[in-house]
Amino acid sequence: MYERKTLPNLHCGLDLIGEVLYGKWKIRLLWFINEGHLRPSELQRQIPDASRRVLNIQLKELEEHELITKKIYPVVPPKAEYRLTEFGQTLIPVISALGNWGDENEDRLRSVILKRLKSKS
Amino acid sequence: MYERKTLPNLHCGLDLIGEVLYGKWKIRLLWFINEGHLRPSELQRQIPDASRRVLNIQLKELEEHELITKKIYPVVPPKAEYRLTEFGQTLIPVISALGNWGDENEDRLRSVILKRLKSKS
DNA sequence: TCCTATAGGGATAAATTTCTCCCCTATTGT
DNA sequence: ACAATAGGGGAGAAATTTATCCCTATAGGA
Repeated sequence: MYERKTLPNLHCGLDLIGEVLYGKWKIRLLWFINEGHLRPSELQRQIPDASRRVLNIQLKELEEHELITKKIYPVVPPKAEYRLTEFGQTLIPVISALGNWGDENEDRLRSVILKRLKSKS
Repeated sequence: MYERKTLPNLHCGLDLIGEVLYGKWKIRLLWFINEGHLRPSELQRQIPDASRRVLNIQLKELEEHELITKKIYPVVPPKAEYRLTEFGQTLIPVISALGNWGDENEDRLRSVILKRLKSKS
């Protein structure tokens, strides 16, 4: 596994939340788990652009940060379920705030993002 | 300059806001500009852990995404000021929500983050 | 005269994150 | 026998982001 060479900043609230939410798919994982998509395969279907591997890794990190719990059922074929912890649930309103702002400004955002991309290519 | 090889996802609001806020220092830049630290040198002092270079690059991206504007004064020594656009101002409540959650859970966050770091080293 | 502050950019290295490919387990269905 | 499904993990490549180093220019102060 990759080992960090520099320590993260943990000064203020923004540093701290950044440390647990920074990861390409983490916010979406929390969101979909909250929506009731609990099993890894469901989450992968909800987020088809992510590789299976990275979702596992990011789920593990969310678990280590105590935002979700994982329950493994000893059955065959295997079954696992993730759920938000109480702590993780307190993040949902914050994630909603992010998503709502994005939704409310959808057209404008898409426009500026694409404009920038084109100017670089 | 680096040229993207894969396109970003722009499906939902979370994708879109992620695209404009994803960057190690962007949220803090918006925050400090909103607090009145308008000049590049002030921003660098507020965020001493960031390299000068990266702040410039991320400021440029924020500008291209129309969240901030830049005004250059043709004086010597040089002077420049950034300000939030109206669009950028609408992000402040969202950033506050992030920061507040981080502040409210400061102890717990620091604890789980450090615990995880130690277990990896 | 030399150092500092101010703003910025190019080239390149280093760090970090994400992806791809392959492998393992055991059961059910074809 | 073989594929599909479900969950997971290692190795290494590729992509992306961030950091470092060096250079431009001018004014003012020690």
